[in-house]
Amino acid sequence: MPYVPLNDSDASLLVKSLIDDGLLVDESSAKGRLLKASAELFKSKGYDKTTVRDIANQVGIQSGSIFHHYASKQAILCAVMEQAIILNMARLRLALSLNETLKEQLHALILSELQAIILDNGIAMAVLVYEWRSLENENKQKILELRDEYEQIWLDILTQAHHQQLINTTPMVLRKLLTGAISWTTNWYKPHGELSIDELAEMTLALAINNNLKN
Amino acid sequence: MPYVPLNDSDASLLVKSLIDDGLLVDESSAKGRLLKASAELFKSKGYDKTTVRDIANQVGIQSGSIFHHYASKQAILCAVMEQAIILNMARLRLALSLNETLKEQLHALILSELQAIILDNGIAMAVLVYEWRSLENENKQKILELRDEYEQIWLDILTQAHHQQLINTTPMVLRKLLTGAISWTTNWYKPHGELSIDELAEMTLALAINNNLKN
DNA sequence: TAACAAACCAAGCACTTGCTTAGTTTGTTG
DNA sequence: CAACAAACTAAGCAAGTGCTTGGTTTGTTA
Repeated sequence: MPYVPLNDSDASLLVKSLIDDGLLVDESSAKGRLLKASAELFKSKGYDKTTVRDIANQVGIQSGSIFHHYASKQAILCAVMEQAIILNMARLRLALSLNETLKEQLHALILSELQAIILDNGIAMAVLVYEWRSLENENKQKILELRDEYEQIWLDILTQAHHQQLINTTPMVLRKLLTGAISWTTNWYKPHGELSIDELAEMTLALAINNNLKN
Repeated sequence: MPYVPLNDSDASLLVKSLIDDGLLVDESSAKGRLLKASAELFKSKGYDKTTVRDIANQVGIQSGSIFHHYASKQAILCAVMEQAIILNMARLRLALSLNETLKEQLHALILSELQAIILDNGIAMAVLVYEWRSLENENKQKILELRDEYEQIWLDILTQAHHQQLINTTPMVLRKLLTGAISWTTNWYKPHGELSIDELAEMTLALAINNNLKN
């Protein structure tokens, strides 16, 4: 059974249902445009170097107007991260549901997370990973709960894979190593180069699985 | 032939010779204390959130006194990164020279880099990795030359390993994935927990090498 | 079209930032 | 001990920061 990817129409429907449920902010709304501009700036310049004037400029409003939508710059960061997890957690679960064997499910996790951090819709994911320390304590707690839920999806699959001897490494350690490897791609991978995201996902999968055995 | 580690006395001698050659700043000098304090703050708070007053406080001097030693806060960041590369490049080369087979040499690279980013002497290494975008263009160019030299050490070994089919992945891609996996450890690994750095290095090595073959 | 709320503007306040400057202390060397 | 340089202090400036405030515009609904 070959790996079943997540297609665009599935993904688009998923986003719509999340918006309808009030879990995700519509990108075309005022808040949505603000969040998108903020995420882009946070990723390219970093949270600290991004000023509320930068954000306002990008959106095309005055800096003071931002605080009509969010109480503080910190609240924007928090919202960006929350949106990133909610969207990508749903994507992960959908991708998992399309595949049956553990190897394919692991493949799905790796590819989904690569896409999340590399592609356009995933700028926010890079912010989540690399601006963690800019989160103030109270917000950190809140996002941590979502993040734990996200990590549990990974750990479930990896634990099963470990029992089946599909992987040799302790699930927790392998997850940490993969987190680093995957999130770092945001610093070097260029989407329109020689290496496709699919190929990169396969290479990463090959590292993770125990190729002593025939799987 | 088992893997030969780098012992403390070798490492200590290496540092002394680098200081004598004027390549490394002595930690006990005024400049050295300033660099160490800066590196620690840059790592824990980030470059942007670290003020010159923070640094001065840590060292025990007035904020203005800093500029007797370095022309700007940016120059301190640059010096921290330069020192990190110079020290760890020398450590890498020494560790390589102690081992003969490719597998052991790859082991040496992975362990050295893990130590560099986890242990005390390597706080600066974490700064190098995670504060890259805080470097201004001119400095970035300067550090990039050293960094390329450092990366070449890795690529040489990985290319040979690829020819010997010790590894299956393209050397460049494998290096990027390992960079991410190794540098990310700074965010989760606790030196005095259950997992030793040596074990972590072996697990990472196991992922990298092609275990279809007997090596 | 009246009433209202969401979205936004224009101006600026209080504070922090990196860095400067003029002068003092400390340590070293002929 | 005289001479000098390295290391440091004390005070503060100019620019930039997040955020506030009082008011205006825009869009929607009864």
